[in-house]
Amino acid sequence: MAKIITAKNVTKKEVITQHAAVLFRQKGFAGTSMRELAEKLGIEASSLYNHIGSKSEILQTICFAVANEYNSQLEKTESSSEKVAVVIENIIRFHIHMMLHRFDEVFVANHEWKQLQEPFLSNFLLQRKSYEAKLIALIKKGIQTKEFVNINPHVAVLTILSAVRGLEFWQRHKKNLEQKSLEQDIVYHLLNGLKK
Amino acid sequence: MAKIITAKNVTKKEVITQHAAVLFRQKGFAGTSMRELAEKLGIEASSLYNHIGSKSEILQTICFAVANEYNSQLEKTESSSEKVAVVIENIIRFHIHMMLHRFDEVFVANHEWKQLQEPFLSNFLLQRKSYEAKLIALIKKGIQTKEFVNINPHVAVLTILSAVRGLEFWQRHKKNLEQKSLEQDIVYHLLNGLKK
DNA sequence: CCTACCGATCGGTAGG
DNA sequence: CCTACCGATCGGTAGG
Repeated sequence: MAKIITAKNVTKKEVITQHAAVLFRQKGFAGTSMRELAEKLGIEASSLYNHIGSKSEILQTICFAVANEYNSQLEKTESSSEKVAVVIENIIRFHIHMMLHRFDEVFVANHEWKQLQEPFLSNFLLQRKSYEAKLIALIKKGIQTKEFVNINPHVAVLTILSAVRGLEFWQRHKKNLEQKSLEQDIVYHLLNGLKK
Repeated sequence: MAKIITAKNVTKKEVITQHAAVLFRQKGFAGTSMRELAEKLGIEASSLYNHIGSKSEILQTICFAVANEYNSQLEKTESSSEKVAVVIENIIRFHIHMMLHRFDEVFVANHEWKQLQEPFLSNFLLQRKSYEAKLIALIKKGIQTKEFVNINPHVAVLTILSAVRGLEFWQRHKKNLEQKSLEQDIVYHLLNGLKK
């Protein structure tokens, strides 16, 4: 028998997770109660447990959904034959895109992963480390091909990732800058600091 | 009568605040219990209240101590007659210094200020906004004096502040880089992206 | 600084 | 999906 397709193909569990992401961003994982989340959805707290296993499971869902998205995007660019500077630029643009369009989930994954329980905590950190190692390898390649100045690759990756994460501030300030020009300025500032 | 000077001139309240900063960084404000904090200090939870008024008060103390330090440093540089690029460089170096040497408090002020209660929340945000406005004005000045490229000053400040905050990652990774070379690489990457 | 304790709230379950 | 409820833990107070 075929699965029933709900409206817009969104399960109740996904709706819960989305609302949870907003609350976890605003008040933190520990600072958000299941009763608060239930109220947002117009149901009783106990009813949540028909769709999710635990509060902790919601956090896991959010964190690993985000991690998977970054990982699969990076895998795509790895098979590219473009110049390193172009690959790095694409990665920076992808990060900016995620920050702007998946703000709540990305924010939660960035800040609340610490509240994950084992073995999820270790798994998450492992994925993050491997992601950063791949970026560092890319920068190294760019230095070898003489595209980039001889900067410490670790520090370059740190600087780029952090600067892009700074869009969190931006969301908070709700400035009316055109997204495209914002993106261009950040990419310029970061790449210009790398290039010879 | 002269005030009694305790050993190292550190009050019990300051000791409590320091330990709280470490816990709040590791587990968040909401995720840390007063019983946990008391255990770290080897006393009962109720004994804490002889030195502090409330859990919330500890967070206020941490956040505003950090804010004051950044503000007074910025005021000092404002009276400087140096070139804008030098002033910006000094500010970047001060931020790096704070991140490395006052890590717990800075981290808590950066992440847990959201948990402040009114009117402290509004006051904190106001101070932050005014700090950023001063930095933006500085970048504008640098563009006028032709020291910097014609980048959007808001975006430049965002990129710089975020990149420096990224030292949070660095602390986590506990790399063995020399502090000075780390500092130099970040300053270079960020300033080179601004300069003509 | 401790013992003893408070009301409130937490995540979660039983049963329908 | 709800009502009713559980044990655990929370921030904090009284009194010494």
